[in-house]
Amino acid sequence: MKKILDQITDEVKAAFAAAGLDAEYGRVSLSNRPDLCEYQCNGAMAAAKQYKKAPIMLADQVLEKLRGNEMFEEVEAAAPGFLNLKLDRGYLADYVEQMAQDEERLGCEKTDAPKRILIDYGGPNVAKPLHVGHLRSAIIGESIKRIGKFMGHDMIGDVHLGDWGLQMGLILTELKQRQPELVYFDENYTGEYPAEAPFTISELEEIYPTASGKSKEDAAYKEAAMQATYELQHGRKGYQALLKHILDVSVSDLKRNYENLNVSFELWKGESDAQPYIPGMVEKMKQDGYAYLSEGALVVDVKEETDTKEIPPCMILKSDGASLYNTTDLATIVWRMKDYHPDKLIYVVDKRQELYFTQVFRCARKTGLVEKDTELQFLGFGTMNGKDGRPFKTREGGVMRLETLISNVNEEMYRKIQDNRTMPEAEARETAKIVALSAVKYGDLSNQASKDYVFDIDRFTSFEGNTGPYILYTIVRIKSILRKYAESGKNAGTAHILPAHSDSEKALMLELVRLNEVMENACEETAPHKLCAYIYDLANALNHFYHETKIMTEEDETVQASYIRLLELTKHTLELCIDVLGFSAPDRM
RNA sequence: GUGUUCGUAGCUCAGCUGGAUAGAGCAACGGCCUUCUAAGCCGUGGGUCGGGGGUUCGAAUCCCUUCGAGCACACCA
Repeated sequence: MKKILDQITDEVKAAFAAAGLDAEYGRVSLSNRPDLCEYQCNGAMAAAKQYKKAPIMLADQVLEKLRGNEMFEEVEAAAPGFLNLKLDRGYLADYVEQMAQDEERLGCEKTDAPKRILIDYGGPNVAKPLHVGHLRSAIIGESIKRIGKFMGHDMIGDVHLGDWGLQMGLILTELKQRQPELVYFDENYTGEYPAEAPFTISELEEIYPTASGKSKEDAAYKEAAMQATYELQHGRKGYQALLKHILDVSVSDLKRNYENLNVSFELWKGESDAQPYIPGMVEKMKQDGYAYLSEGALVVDVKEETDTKEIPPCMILKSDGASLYNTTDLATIVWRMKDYHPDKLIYVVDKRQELYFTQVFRCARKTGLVEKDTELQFLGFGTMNGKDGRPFKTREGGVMRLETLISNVNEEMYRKIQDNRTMPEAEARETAKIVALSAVKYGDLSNQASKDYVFDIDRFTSFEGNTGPYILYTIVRIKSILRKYAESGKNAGTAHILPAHSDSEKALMLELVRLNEVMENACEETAPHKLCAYIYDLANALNHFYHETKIMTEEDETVQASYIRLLELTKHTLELCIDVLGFSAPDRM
């Protein structure tokens, strides 16, 4: 469906043209003075200079052309030159009705320029449990992927595992010390390696920190780890077999954890998948004359004239010839382009990496790793802070595991549910989980991604105010009344949504019709927080309407059926939005 | 030092492609349940939008400057 703002704008533009003015001045926006009007046009003021007339006179001229227009209930010109518009209730109800009939998409058109977008988020390390630092990337990335998908883009999420480098060598070294008899360490072994991993996930999670600690104190140990890393990277069979075990064990655990967050990935590629592409890539960069030696390291210049600051060159190989983060990320771009030819790559990573990604992007572009029109977007997110405004830590000052954080929120939510209602134990637990996830995700997504934010468990789990639980509560309220209506043996079926009977009903409709506009905008600007702001407004409008309108006791069944359909649409709209935000609502709470 | 992001109510945040009286929530205070979930709704108080200058008919929004905070600045990822 054409966005309602566009429909109104078209009408006002036509009026500007009919009044002999440039139609471009007819742009309409949502009113910032809801007490005066619903939509406004400020074009007359902007046009005043060009036509050398007082803005109010121009506004009056346009007003004449809009008079009697069926789209509007009321049109007026206000000093110094605003055009204030109120929408006709019949027109509005028709629009809402059309939305309701489009059960799949609620009036949201898919993009007319679908793209293939590969989105890089998650970024967990294998052999290390997810911690709170991984939360934002997962939540934001998942939501952006879902929004894009809904808008008709071909979205591919890649978890981009940290499965390369010294950390793997450390694990190998520690494992060798503990179980030297394993065939993986026998260089002369030529048979098949066992299918079963010689460790469990919890052993793995303990091995890594132990090894890391030892390497800091014991130089020989560290040397061994570096040697193991080198041998792994240069094809030692037993080590590669172990790497596969580490990956398998770790990935299945990661999948379980991400599932609990309602986060999933199309691709489970890692840094190791990029390694085969490094030699060729480096060679080509040299041949093409982009890469040169500087202070012993192989680098590519990426500075540009417009820079306000010297951008250091992008390092491709360290002076000892080893690859590094940049190398891997660039080589990752190579296979992503080769295997998936995305139109766009989005990186959802900590904003502190911005300069680094600027280098990588420029290098990729300059050396022809991506095509000219391939978009590269850095979507940096801010730090999750504790109530003290400092980066979120456990009480002891350590990094909190993601599982711990989630279960804390689950507990808190369970407690609150028990405080207020009584429901069977199992249902209360399940409901607590659903609501807790909404608390965490909404708490995160309702902030602008790029900003730091304070993770406040008490605030996020509150049912009051701008929180996930409040949104869910609103949905549950609607579900409850729809249930009652169905139990009374009635069925609204395809009854028409009638023009609003009250201001609160009209206000609700006016919120509903914004959906396609907001969704499209959130997609274009990769800004889930705009969807959060929208559903908060919508939930408020619903609760206001709900409070004023007695639906079950409405005697006129046509009117009642109209209300019911409006409620259904509101429910669908809220559910659609929370779905693309990455959470869901229970039936009761 | 250079660059960059930010500074809006006591707290947490919107608003920033310039528009009318700067908005929410929490916290404080006051109303509304024999009636669809009161986990709700309605209302009151609370702000020189860090300071200063400029552009403009019009600035929280754009530009400059200044103060303050965070972050980043090639062989970590």
